[in-house]
Amino acid sequence: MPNPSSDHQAAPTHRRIPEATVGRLPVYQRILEEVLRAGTTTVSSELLGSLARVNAAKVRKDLSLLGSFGTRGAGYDTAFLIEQIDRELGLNHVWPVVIVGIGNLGRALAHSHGFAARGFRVVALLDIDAAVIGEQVGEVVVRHVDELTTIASEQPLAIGVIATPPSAAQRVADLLMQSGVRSLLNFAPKVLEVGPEVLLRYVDLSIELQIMSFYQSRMVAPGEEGAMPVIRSIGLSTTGFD
Amino acid sequence: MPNPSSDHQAAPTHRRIPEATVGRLPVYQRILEEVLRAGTTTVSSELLGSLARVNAAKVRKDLSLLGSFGTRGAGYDTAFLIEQIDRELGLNHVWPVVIVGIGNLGRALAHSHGFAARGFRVVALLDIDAAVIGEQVGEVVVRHVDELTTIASEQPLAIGVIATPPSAAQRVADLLMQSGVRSLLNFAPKVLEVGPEVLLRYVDLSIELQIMSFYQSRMVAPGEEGAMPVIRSIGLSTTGFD
DNA sequence: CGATGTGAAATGCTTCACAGCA
DNA sequence: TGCTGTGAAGCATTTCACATCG
Repeated sequence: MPNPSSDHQAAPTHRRIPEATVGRLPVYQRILEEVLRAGTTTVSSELLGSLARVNAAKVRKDLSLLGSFGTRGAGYDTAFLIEQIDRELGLNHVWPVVIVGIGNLGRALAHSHGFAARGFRVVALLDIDAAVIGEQVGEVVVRHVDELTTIASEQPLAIGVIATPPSAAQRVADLLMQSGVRSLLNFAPKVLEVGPEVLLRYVDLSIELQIMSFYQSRMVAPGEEGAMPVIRSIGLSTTGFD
Repeated sequence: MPNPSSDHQAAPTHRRIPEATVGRLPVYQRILEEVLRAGTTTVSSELLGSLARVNAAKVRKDLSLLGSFGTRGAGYDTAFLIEQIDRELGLNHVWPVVIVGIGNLGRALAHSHGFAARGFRVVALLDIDAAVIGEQVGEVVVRHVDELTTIASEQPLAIGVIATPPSAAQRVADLLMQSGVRSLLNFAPKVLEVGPEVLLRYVDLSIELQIMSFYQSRMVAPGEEGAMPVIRSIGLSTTGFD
């Protein structure tokens, strides 16, 4: 059983973590939380790897970038490792989030359980539809988009989530940027134009389906060189775009 | 102006397309659709690249993997290029989709407009809540999960979307796999265990936020070696997990 | 003995730079 | 002339293999 408090090297401040690794850290974290909840206090790179569908050596290399947190012969202390990943991902801060567009998707996001647990505080919900404004969703009351400037002046907003119809998405993005929001998560099926100083991440549900259909069409087609019988698993990552 | 019908080399069947490229193709496709709708019938790799936030050379290399579809001196014919990408992604087929879990997220997905346009046909909506069963969402009536076997025997189901609470997710995944579904898109915040023959893709909204907060914390922290002032943009990709 | 941590090799991806064509 | 298509170089990531240590 490893002992978190005695050995374990302190994490060097701000080593350069490869993007590919950053993309996997939240996945490890989620798995570790489940594993811990199940009562397993120590995990090996092998176990973690098989749950994440990742080569064990890759897991070890990823984790070694955060510091030497494992115990040879035993593995990693689950709870301790979660803490280290939290710290690395900046989840010891509180990140105020604003969601714009309170339709089905916006509601699903607002209700999302994991948010609060991970330090994301939904501080504002915005829409333009009078039928929704004033409604309480979770802890927060929906307000009109025009109030964004006021809200932003009262408190900093770290992340803006765009869950509007595509026709409104660019306008909302502009508005958020004007209000000082520097990270946008866009769920609208719309290509946004934002400055290079804005961190933009795009989650499009039909894109996910398209990628799956691509791999599936390769699976069923007994193609050329020995066929490609099996695609094992595709996960999330941050690479691919610079 | 390029002429789609005359020159343009036919696409070789089943070249090996890098995963990273596959991840970008749907993005190009969405951009091209918007560009075409705006009336631009020819695009350069430069334009496409700037909209996708991707190096122009990368765009050219990506597209050249599908075949020689550009016209030197002019660029790519927008409509023709869309067709080629569609074909490559297998979007000339119809992909029957089943959505399990008709809460806010399930509804948002069921209503998703782009689905039908891209050959994804939502053929079944399933839940276990009597209050929802029988309700018509879009074109389809919600049925009980127990009917899955019957539905699957009447028609093939290509892709299963899991939009249930996490506690039900593994059970639903097992059920879908038993019914012959070989591709799962999981929105539940739950680590699924599925066989290696199943294509599994995991979209977790708090993971997206975690990654953004990581980069944001690096942006504001004027760290070591010359600081990292700006993260340009992060997009979707398929790499990072094998 | 069993599992980590890590150089070094192998692989994959991106970018450059420019020949070649419309 | 302008923009594509592509070898080749450069860079990043993954995987291997094993020394190391609890």
